[in-house]
Amino acid sequence: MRQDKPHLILVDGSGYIFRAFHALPPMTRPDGVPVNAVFGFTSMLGNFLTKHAGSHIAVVFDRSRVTFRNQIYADYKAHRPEPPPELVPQFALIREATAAFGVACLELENYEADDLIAAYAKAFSAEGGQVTVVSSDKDLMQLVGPNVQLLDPIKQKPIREPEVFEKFGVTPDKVVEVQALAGDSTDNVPGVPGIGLKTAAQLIQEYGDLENLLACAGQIKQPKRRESLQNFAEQARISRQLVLLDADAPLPRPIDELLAQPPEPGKLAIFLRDQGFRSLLHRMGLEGDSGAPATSQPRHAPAILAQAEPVGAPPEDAPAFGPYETVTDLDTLNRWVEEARAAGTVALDTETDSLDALHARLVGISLAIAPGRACYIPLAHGPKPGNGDMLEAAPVAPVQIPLREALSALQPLLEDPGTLKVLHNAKYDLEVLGRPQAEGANSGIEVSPVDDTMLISYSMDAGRHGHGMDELSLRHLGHSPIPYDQVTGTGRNRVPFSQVDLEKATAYAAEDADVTLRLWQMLKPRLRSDKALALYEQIERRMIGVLKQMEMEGIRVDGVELARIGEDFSQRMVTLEQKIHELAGRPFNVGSPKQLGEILFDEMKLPGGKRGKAGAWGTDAAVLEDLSARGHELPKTVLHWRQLSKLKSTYVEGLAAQLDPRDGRVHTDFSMAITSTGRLSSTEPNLQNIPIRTEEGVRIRRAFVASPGHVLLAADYSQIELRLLAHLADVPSLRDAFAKDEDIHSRTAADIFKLEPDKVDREARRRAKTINFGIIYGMSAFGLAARLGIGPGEAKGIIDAYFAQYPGIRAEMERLKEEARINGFVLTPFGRKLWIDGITSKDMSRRGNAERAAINAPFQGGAAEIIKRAMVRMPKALKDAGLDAKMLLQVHDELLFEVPQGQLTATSAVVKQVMESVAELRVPLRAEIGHGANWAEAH
DNA sequence: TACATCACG
DNA sequence: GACGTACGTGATGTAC
Repeated sequence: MRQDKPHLILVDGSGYIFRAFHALPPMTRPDGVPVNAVFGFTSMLGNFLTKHAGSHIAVVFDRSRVTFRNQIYADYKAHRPEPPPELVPQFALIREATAAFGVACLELENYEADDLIAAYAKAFSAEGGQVTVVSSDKDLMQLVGPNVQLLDPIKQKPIREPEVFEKFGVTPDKVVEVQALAGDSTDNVPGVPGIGLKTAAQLIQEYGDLENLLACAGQIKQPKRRESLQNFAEQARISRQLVLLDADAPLPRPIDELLAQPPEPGKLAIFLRDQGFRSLLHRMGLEGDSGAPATSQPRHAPAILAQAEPVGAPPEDAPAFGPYETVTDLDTLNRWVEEARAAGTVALDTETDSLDALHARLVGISLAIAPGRACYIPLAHGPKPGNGDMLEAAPVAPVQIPLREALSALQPLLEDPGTLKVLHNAKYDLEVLGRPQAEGANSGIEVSPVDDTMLISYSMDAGRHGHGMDELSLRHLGHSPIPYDQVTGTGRNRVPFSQVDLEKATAYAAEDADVTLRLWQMLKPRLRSDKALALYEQIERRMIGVLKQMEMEGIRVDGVELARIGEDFSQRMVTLEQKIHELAGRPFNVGSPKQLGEILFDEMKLPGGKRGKAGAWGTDAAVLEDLSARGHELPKTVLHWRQLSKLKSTYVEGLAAQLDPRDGRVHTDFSMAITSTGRLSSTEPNLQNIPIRTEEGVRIRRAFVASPGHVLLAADYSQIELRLLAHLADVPSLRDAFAKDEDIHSRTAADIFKLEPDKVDREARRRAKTINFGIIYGMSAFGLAARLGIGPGEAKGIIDAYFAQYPGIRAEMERLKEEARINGFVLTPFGRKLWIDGITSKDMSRRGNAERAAINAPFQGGAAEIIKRAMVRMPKALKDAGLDAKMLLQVHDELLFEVPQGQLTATSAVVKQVMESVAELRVPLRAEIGHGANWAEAH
């Protein structure tokens, strides 16, 4: 959006009023007039005006409840309640407030605000202007276009075509067609029964619009859907009329009258004072201003409009995101390669046919050399599928450089030590490009050196927001890249990227490289000023290669054994299910917590039932164990059934489905930038939550086996988070216990229960262990009582004794909460910033959650850092020792290796040495090593 | 798709 | 005096 074009801002007044009224507690003026909505509205509008400016501006209001839509459909918005009586007298004041800001009010009898917005947007853009509608109302999304955007007033986020597509699954011009089908319960728009947003989008994508769909309704395969469309055709047409905004509504005021007025601080000050809004007077810097017309240059007046910048627009001089070049001949490719080399930095992105890097086939590569200067090199685009028409010519693949020639031309660049390759989530692309050519389309290229914008962002902003490219682009560049779904379609209509036509593919793929480059230019320099450069360079960036190797290695799983376990579990579940039905007195779905709750608490009238927020009975393990302990057979049997059910579906079946037939191994995908604490996470499959705590679970773990001639070696950090507690809070007794390698929970028990070391029994140790862990989770007396099954008074006594014994810990907990409150983040012992969301929230519950997260983050995050340090050092340490062990998995405080049998002793020593020496704390680090033929034995 | 549940550290 | 009550993940099944 350009500054030089006229720009109209239309504020949806109803949305502001509604939010203001409900967000604020009742407030009254001295004379008793309620003003909470006036206050909120004034505050929000003032705030908005300091941030945004247009050449024209207006606030649009609804005039009356009854509009022309009620003639079409009497029930339209019929179930909307009357506005609350306290709100009614505030409407007039809100219009006064708008006028006091020098902003025009628009409203018109018989029309909704949305129609006026549509009409002004149409008129204004027809004259070549840009329009921003301040509202997140989905009914306005139909207006979005090249010259019209919405702005979400809460998230301050522009809503453009990609966001509309995300919401409705179609482009803005088709939104009314989708709404006509899906209806809208909040506005009483009936739509077609049985058709929701998803189905509607699918149908419109296929048939184009409502009329065409209704004409073709007979061809719909699903019988229910077909009948529904046929029976409710008229209702759909009415719905369409209801949601279609009337862009031809009369304009109550000519556009010229919406010209943004220079502010009149005096007028605004008078209004604020009349309402008694002293805090707003103060905030807007109008205090002390007697209300006299502002002839002297008032220092605050320009603050309202002057410092404004266009909404969500990129900097004036930023090049556009496209058009980009499609590279289909070798000469052109070579020119790009040369240019990239000369630039010294090139952003790179691969397009494939799968999210799974180990199976994905390379489809194309995009490069970006400077902002706005990017290209797409299609490599394996196939023909678009024909429509089956025999008369049509056989579809042909588009012209592109033969894969091997293109890769040969690219390889020297990608491996050139003098050219930095910038990627977003580099691990994925490196795995795709690094796979050997023998496997088909891929290339055996070792891309280096590499920067990763996802990890740069994560190194500075973990916990603050996500780190996906689209989110970062919007946040840092003010630009929404084309959504992947818009390129390939969704659901049944999705096509592989290799079948996307080159024009679309280029617009999408080259844009991603362009965005990556711009993000790099923006974020990389921040690393130094944010003191995150060392973390990024020495830990996160080096983790890319380490995890890549681990993922590609995978771990062997005995599929036959898995099948045997599944068979056994199935049989036992059948027996248990019969018993459960007998005990219940009738058959029901044991897997349904809802049905189980009704059996236990409604029918059998067992005590201790609690309803959750949805009103359903809680039946989780804690509840069932409690009932079981009271001697009830049914909950006990259900617990057993649930355990088998979980193990069977998640681990036996889930894991078997992930077994790679090519090598008999499972390959996880470690996510490097998901957690708020610096930990990794693991998906598809998650190998960080393989069972171990029960005998049944151990059987699953036994199916993780070493290759022939190898053993599995597991190395666990011992009590790493409690060691960090002893270190951070500098607790003499705990430090002493760790220094002497004593049992830490027994030491705690002796300290807080004042026992001689040899008098600590199992119960005392158990309690001490619970509280030790509870402390690093920020637990309360209530929580401890629940965990220990004791009264809150007793629990409080234990906590008091704990803090009396370890005063440094209480101080550390308070310090962490304060650190989070002041900075918005806490630091791990190694300096990683972990942002804590909600720490200043007024909502007590939310703030409580944030405070506990702040307490826990340095411990969890510190531990994550320590094991990452060990992981980046490990490959070289093993290699230097001449060892062939492969690191396979990381499970937060454990590393799992596959070791040639003859190298077990030497490998154990190296692993232990590396793990214990990566950090110098006030307590020693300790790693415990085990080995065996399978993962269970290795522990 | 939201929720409940439960697997792990 | 009420509020809510242990941190961080991911996968699955049910029910809307």
